[in-house]
Amino acid sequence: MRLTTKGRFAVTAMIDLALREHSGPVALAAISARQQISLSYLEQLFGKLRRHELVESTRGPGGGYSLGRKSEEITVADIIVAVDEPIDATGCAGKENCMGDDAGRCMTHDLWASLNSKMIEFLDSVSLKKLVDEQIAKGISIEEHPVKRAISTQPVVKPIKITAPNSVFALGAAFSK
Amino acid sequence: MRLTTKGRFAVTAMIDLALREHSGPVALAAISARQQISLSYLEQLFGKLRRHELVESTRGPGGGYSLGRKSEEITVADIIVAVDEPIDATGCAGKENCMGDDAGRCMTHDLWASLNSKMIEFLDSVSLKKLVDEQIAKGISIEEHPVKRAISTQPVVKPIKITAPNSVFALGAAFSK
DNA sequence: CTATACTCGACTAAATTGGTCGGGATAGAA
DNA sequence: TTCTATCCCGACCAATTTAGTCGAGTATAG
Repeated sequence: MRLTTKGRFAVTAMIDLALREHSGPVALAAISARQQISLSYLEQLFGKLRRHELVESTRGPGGGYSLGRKSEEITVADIIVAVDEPIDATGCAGKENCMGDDAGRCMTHDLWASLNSKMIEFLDSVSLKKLVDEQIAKGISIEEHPVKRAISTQPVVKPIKITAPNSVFALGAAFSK
Repeated sequence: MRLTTKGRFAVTAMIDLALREHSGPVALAAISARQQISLSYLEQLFGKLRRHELVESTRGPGGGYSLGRKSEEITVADIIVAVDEPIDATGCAGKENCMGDDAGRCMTHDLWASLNSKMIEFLDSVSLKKLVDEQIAKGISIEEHPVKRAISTQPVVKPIKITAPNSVFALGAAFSK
């Protein structure tokens, strides 16, 4: 389980998709514009998401992507696993740490496996629906085209002042790049 | 918060250290041998761990590293953050997703920040002591020198450069669900 | 003095990240 | 039919990170 910006891009895109798929397929170009993620990169990510059946595609004009199953049945873990292609566990967590022969065998494996499974368990407990609901609760506007030249209509709900810069992010913010 | 093999190496090494520091400083060479992690790489990791005051060093013969504070006061999050040097959060979680100007501002930021803080919260709830106790419960032997049957003669098993598609995070066990 | 062990900086091969580019395949609409 | 929006696919690429190597230096126990 890797937790990188790649997975974050995917989760972000999936939320964007879930937020607007009620009115038909959502084109990658639209997600790209809204979330500022390169279209080509999105294509790669969605190729994987589709192969994992998390999304379905509709080709041609008016086409785009829609969720492969209900948002409450898609977890963050599903998304991250799909794009990160972890695949096999070549022996012992990828690295032949397990001596496999005598005493002290595989300490690393057992150890990390349990830690890892807890992580998965947690990520698996967060559904896409939950994240989407959180966004809606925060007053996210689901405009068709948030294109900047949306001139006339300007009172677009001043977006929730970020409440208290959670100190936790001192660390969290750390992610990045 | 990145969760990669780098962090795993660090956590593994810290557990190894915590398991045997009761009898004085533990040399990196010993950890290297037991955990099969390159000595030079360990040096880099411990340099960071030391700068973050998670460990203390003792030079000279008989020297090595010891924990900077009690194992119950060191969390997995501390370790991972220390070696991953996340550094600044260039604006919005590393990526200028926040348009910062008009509507729809920063959906990604809020969203990922909350997801992220949960991750940190979790990793922060697992102390090094807890992991160590788990290992002890599993009957890990804390031999001084787990030298494989030190039959001095044999010229050390060729490490077999497994070009290991590192990173891997098995996730095999992960699918418990 | 010497062997042990940490410290530090420079360098590197391979992999991953985050793209770009160009050509197809499909399908709705004019 | 043709135009065009869209997904689909593979090749390629620059920058960064990973996981290491190497060599020189410092501190210290014996």
